[in-house]
Amino acid sequence: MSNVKDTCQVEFVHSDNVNQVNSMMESDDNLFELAELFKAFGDSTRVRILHALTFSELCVCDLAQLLNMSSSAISHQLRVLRGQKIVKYRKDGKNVIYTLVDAHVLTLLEQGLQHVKE
Amino acid sequence: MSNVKDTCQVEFVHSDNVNQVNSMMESDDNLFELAELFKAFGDSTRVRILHALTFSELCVCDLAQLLNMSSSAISHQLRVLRGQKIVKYRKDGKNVIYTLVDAHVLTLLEQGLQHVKE
DNA sequence: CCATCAACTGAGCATATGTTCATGTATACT
DNA sequence: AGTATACATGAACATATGCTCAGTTGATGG
Repeated sequence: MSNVKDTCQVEFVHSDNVNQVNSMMESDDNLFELAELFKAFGDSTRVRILHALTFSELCVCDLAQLLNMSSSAISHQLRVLRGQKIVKYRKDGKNVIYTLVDAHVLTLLEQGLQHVKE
Repeated sequence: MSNVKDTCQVEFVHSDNVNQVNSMMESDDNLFELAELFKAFGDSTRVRILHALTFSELCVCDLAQLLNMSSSAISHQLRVLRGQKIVKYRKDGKNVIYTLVDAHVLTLLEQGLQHVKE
């Protein structure tokens, strides 16, 4: 038989903690946006793009060469990164040159890499 | 007609940059793991779990109450977070109590939140 | 003006992901 | 032992995601 509620029966297990934590939590909107931000970092192609931009500004074409992928695929991913304000771009003739938005992004990448290499 | 190669025709657009960056890039393995790490942060439910654990250790039951979700759903997500060594746990009777692994995780969450609130 | 190239975009498709449901496991209590 | 509770897990299903393909836009140069 299935449970009516798949949560704890005995009121709260640690109700004091739960209530206190609940009062300190960020808004759901902020946390949703935070998840969207990390989601943008959470793809092989996109981290490789971002990691490359750590060293130098690059155009779509450069990135396609560097990652050995179609420029269409790169462009699609850059769109995601632009959407989350992780990269910015400037036009240079036919080329569009991308850079990381700010130091936050760099810090996130570095902290993440440090964690991976522990 | 479709292009034979959907990359730039004129050798490299900025071949010096591309070559130099290529030599500085982390291994694909590391970057793949980095993407997996961020992917684990990249879900509403999981960031809410992590954000909650920022304030206090909590058992599965607490988290289910706090996020108003089934303990099964929480458990599945905690599995992902354990897999990436983002949370650790200890048993306390029938309960399993979760905490963030280390300060790296906290830093990542804080940097991310700061970016979201710019 | 026309051709070429870098970049962007929408549709389509195969794969990945998150939740529910049902069941399994471990611990505590009588 | 038997029951109840907390947690974990596998299957199934609906949705999300990343790439390719085809076509479009905008800039450059003959």
